[in-house]
Amino acid sequence: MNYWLLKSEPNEYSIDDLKSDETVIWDGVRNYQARNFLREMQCSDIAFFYHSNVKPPVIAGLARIIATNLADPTQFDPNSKYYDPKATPEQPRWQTVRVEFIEKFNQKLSLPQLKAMFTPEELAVVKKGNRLSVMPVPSDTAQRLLNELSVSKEQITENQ
DNA sequence: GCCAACGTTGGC
DNA sequence: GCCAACGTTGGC
Repeated sequence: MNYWLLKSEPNEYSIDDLKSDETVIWDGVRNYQARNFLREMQCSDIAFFYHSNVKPPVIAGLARIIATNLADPTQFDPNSKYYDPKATPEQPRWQTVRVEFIEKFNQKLSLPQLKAMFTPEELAVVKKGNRLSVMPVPSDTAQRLLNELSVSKEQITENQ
C-alpha cells in the first residue's frame, strides 16, 4: 500500500464536501508530474487530504483510492475550465482516480507543525515553493503522521 | 496584497 | 533546443 498527499483549496473542494459526497473523482489536475503520480495510484492506497490556500494550511482528513486510471471527464468538456482540446476519448491525456472519504480530523496538523516534524525529504509539502498538488508520502512518514493523528490500522483498512 | 517558485509557451 | 516572458500556485 502506498500513501499520497492531495492538495485542495477548501473554497473549491473541502474535506467536508468529500464527507457529504462520500466519493469523488479527482478531476482538474493539469500538471504532468501530478498526473504521473495519479497514474501510479492503486486501489486501497491512502491519501492525506491537505487544505491549501487557507491560514494555516492543514492536513484535514483521510481518503482512500477506490478506482484508478480513470480518464478525467473534464478534459472532454468544452464548457469546463479544464477542457483540453488535444484530448480525445480514444486518446485521453489526463488520468485520475476516484477517492472515498475516510475521516475528517478534529485535531488537524498545520503546515507549521508539519515543518517542525518533517524535513522536505520526508514530506515534500513542507518544502518552500512546492506547488505540486499530488505527491507521494514515504511509508515511514505516513506512519508517523497516522500515529500523530491517532489513526488506527482498522480505520485505514478496507472491509472493516 | 505581495511575491517567490516554478511550469508553460513561443520566438528565435 | 534555448530561454525570456508570462501565468499560476500558494505561503506569508
